[in-house]
Amino acid sequence: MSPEAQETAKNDPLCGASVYERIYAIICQIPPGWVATYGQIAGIEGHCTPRMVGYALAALNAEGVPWQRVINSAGRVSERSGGGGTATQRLRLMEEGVQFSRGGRIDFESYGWSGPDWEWIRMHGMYAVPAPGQRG
DNA sequence: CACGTGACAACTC
DNA sequence: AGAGTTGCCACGT
Repeated sequence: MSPEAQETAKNDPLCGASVYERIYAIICQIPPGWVATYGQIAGIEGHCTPRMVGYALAALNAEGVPWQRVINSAGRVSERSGGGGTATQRLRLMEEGVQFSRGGRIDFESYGWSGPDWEWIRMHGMYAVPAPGQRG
């Protein structure tokens, strides 16, 4: 590891953090009015599966993490064991200006998050992944 | 579009 | 210390 990388790691609060903590940190990077998928978060983290992202969110009991901005690859909010949270999720997204199309789907071409800044990615040793539904 | 299949950290005894 | 339980998915066919 280069000295520069060591310095970066020393300043990284995520260094040594659990997988869940890193997942939460990525989700905190999603700006209001944008959405990301479970697979996208997993790809950015680099060492976990999309399902792990769902597990992490299920275990989440903290304010300050915009969990409502994480949806499934179909562009829909996932049904959960609790059941009631999905309505809250849709409401909070609508309050952020996210439009739901017919059938309760979100258009990735309009609201799909393209990932964190490159320097944030480099700073935390994560990975850049293409946004879902992005035209290229 | 509706299936079946793949794969895993954190928490609690 | 270690086994068991718990959990908001993506992709290919």
